[in-house]
Amino acid sequence: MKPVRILIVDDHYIVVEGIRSLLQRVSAVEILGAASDAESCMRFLDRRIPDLILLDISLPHTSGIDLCKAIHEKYPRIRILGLSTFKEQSFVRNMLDNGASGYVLKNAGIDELMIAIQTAMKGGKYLSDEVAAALTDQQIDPAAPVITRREKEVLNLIAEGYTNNEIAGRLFVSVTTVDSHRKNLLTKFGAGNTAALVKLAVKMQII
Amino acid sequence: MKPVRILIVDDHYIVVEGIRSLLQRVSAVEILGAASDAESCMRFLDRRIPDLILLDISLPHTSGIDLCKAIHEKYPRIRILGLSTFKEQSFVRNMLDNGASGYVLKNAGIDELMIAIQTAMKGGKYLSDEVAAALTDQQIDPAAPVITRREKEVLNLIAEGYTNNEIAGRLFVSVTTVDSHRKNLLTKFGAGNTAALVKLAVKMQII
DNA sequence: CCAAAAATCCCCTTTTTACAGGATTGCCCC
DNA sequence: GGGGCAATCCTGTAAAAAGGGGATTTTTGG
Repeated sequence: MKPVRILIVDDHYIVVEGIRSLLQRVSAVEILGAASDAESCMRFLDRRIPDLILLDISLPHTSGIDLCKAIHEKYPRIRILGLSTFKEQSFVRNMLDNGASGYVLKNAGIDELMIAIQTAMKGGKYLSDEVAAALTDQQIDPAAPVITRREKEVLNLIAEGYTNNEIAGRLFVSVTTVDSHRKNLLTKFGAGNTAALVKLAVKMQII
Repeated sequence: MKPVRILIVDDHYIVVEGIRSLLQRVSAVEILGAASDAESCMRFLDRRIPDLILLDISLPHTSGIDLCKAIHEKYPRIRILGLSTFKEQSFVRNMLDNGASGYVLKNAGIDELMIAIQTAMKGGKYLSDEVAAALTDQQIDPAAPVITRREKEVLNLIAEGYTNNEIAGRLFVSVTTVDSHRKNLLTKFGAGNTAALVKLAVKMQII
């Protein structure tokens, strides 16, 4: 069986070295090289096509998510494994939506990494346990309440400093409607007033 | 010359492997081991004392900053080098304030890492160029206004959801005083109302 | 198709903020 | 020793938001 040829894309030298040293011992894979940003990655691909790319989500300039999309469009046959320290749901979602074959956390060991690579090469999708848990768990912050689309819209406008009146104008609804949403938000967040509501919402990433 | 004995504290396996593989080739250092969180780090220190600890700032449970403080208090002779992907000023400041001898980004190469280690062992402080630049830049957000101690106090209480009345009670001042501070805050932040004020303040790290 | 959830609307009262003006004290630095 | 700033206090009006009730209509998911 031919080894899986891999390109590493990560701007953290130490991480690249870590992966390299881990995978070096495994005969089933061959490291073709490493790129530190989107541009050098694309330039690399002009010359050599790996079977799989280990792609960090947080890159300078272009984000890993955008790069993932670009690679997937131009080279649909290359498998892409997301790689990061974050288990944020939104990133995972974005990566998967943009053609990634999985998502591995940087605290993964060699075993997990190999399973992820093999799963991806077979056409499957691999997610680290914690990542999968975060995905099904829905909420990142367990304290974060479930709010509706409309409520989120209103919440954003409130945080922007608009009054109920102005929000009503923007959303083409009555002031009382906006007021209802606002009251629901206060209840859902357990906030006593707008200030506390906004603070919680910002802290919980929602805004 | 005796090699510098090093403990690595990082919850990302890949990063640990990366550092290990980088430093393995250098005879001037000896890796004693690695810990993945604050607890196992402290347990390690109960038995063996390294000369220097490479400490990730983002750890599970206890943050690297708190751990840094704890180590420095209990073992003041151990040098500590902060390690992270973030160049945020506040973290750097916190690390240095808590006894760290420097701060290295994870995209550092072997050369930089060795210089940092040697500088730290000689009693100096090493900062990555980017980190130093961020530090001298002073303001993270140039738009962040200068607010007084009292204003900050009031701002925090506002964000906690206290009304002017309640704040006045807590600070043992009149309601009108609190109202003045609030008005000044609104002006300084260029916010039209409390909601916008709180959002800006949270986003600008002030809260 | 039907029930639950979401979105919409309404009334009324009280409390809190926003806005527009000041004014006074104390303290630090040049 | 005087200017500047921070912190304190004031009066008054107008505008929002909070609190506590409902009620109706769309959506949407099973």
